[in-house]
Amino acid sequence: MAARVGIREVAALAQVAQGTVSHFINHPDKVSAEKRERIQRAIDELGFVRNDAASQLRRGSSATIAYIAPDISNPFFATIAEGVEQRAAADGLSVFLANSNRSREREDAYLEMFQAHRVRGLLVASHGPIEDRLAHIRRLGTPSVLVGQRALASDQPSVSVDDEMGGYLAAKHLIEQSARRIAFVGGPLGVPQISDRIEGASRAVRECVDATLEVINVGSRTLAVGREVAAEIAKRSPERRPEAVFAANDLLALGLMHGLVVDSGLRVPADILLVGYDDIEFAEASVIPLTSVRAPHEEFGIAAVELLQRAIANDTKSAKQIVFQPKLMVRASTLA
Amino acid sequence: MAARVGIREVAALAQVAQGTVSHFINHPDKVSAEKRERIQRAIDELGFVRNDAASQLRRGSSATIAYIAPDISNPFFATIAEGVEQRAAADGLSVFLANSNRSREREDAYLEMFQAHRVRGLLVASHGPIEDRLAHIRRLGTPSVLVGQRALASDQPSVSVDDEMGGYLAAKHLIEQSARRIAFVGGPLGVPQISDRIEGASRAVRECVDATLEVINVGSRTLAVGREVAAEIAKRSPERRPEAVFAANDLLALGLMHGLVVDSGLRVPADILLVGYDDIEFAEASVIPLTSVRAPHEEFGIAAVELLQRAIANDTKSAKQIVFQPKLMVRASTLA
DNA sequence: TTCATGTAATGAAACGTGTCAAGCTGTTCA
DNA sequence: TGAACAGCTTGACACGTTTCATTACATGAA
Repeated sequence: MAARVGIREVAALAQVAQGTVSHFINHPDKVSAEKRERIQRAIDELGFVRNDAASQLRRGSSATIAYIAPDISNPFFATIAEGVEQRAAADGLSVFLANSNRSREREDAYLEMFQAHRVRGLLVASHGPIEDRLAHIRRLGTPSVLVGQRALASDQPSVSVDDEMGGYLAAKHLIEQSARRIAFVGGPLGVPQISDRIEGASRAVRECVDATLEVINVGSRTLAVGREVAAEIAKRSPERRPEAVFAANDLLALGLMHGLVVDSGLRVPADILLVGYDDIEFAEASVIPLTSVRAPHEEFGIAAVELLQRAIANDTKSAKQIVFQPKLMVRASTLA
Repeated sequence: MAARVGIREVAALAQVAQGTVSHFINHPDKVSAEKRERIQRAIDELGFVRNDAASQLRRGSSATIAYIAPDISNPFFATIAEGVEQRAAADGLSVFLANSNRSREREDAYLEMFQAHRVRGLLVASHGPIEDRLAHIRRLGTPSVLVGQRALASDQPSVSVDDEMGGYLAAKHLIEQSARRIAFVGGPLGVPQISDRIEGASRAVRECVDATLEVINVGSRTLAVGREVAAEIAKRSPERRPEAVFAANDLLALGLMHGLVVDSGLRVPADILLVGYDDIEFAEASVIPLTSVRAPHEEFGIAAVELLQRAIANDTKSAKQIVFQPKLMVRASTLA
């Protein structure tokens, strides 16, 4: 391992002052061609890599933002991350991805860590209430954008989808396909994204006299859980079995589909209609293409970064809450 | 926004020396209970958050590692990431996730950035040749573990799957299911992971006199590409159409399945057998469960972190290359 | 020639923390 | 009683970079 080499060593070898080397790194055009060459050669020879810690310490800020996702193995968050990265790169910002794995502890640890890193701003996708912590962090100087749920506080920027409308569209569609006994599968109920979807679905159900909505509460929204719920549903007698299932996200929905069709021999859509949420790529790619409520993906990430930029520039005022309108992608899983 | 507050301000408010505050943060047991309380109160009151840049600058290293993935929206890499995070957290390390998006430029940028960050070590999953760059970086003091492809250099640690064996198992199985015209869909051919799989498949095919292997080369391994290739295959006359397709990963395979079954009305497995690779969760969860070559997921990430720890500790010597043996998960897509 | 102007290069100061040798206080042992 | 010692505490310094006021030098105008 080479002895640690800094700007000083480079300067010595190139026979210039350290200030000049710094200039070379940050404003190459301010340095004469001759010294540029000498310095470059010295850097190559010594294998110099600038020390970010020192650099940041001096400048005070860090040209990076962070994106904290609750579950990186859900493709929905992964595609948002791609939008974020792409948009941030255009502004010369680097992105730290973090996966809180639905653990509040991990989430807190990351928030703290990124604050300590003096990150320019935070993008936080979270279940559960987090606005208070974000407000606190903002007061200490780090702005943030809440991703995926609409902020309640007027000075907290957020990018979200109109989940009430999403829920309404899904249930409305099921009713139009003549389903009456409808089940919503999702949870925990405390998560705003979930309760909004239920709210919207309820509204659609109320508009139809003989439609009913059963809520099947689950602890997490994964393929495996969907499969378990499917087994439970399949066990019921046909007259107690829902005619249609609206799942809180596509992972649940695809798990349900697998459970119903493969494990229990029911037919989708012939026996049960099925709607998902998020419209991840796997929804359309399923052998029985899944009807799903489409939230924008990349644009979501892009909008979040742009909002964060505004928050960084404006410091405090004029927070904006963007709410995307969802769109129902109708596919085979609900076309009886 | 609060004026910037450092250890000094905290010390002043708590009426102690800055050195004591530093001790409080790093070795709380070395500080008397009374001052601990005073300092804690001052920290809360001022909203002090330690400046990581200064801290790192002083200590010289950074309690973080980085994991660079080629494509975070492929669930395979996402689940590896989870294993990595989990294992690293157990050692008190934080993980920076980065998504190179299959772009060599982005990959280079991240490598440079993490070096500048004085990260403890790098986990790099990459297509294409990268060992030279890693060797260079290692010489400058940052160890790394190559993830997903076996290192050629004996001093480069790596964690990989025996892809030749994986390819062999897949093709062998197809032949045992009486397929003879077999197609491999994947690419680019320059990627070692891909060529190894082809190599293994070829070996299996050579063991059977009348079996043939056609290689359908594609630029990237996504759902969309799989669907396109399916359309092309479906257009062929039945006697020119492969009886079985071995896809280089599950994304391709699921795209193929969708294209064959949904777009073109062929039946899997009745008309065409289909095998994937990686065994992501969606493979089993498919309505037609996908036979797939299973590489370990979380354990993969865990092993990578452990190897990296050794590399960090031992500095240079005794690099180890771990090669996992793949396992064929036989499911409906190949059971005619 | 002198003066004004502009461009390159310089070197010292400062960023906020961790470390370390030294200091202080009170206790124990000979 | 004095010395040795332990446990906290202190304050100065170093980490490697950026910044900025200055200097050095060249060019063109008066």
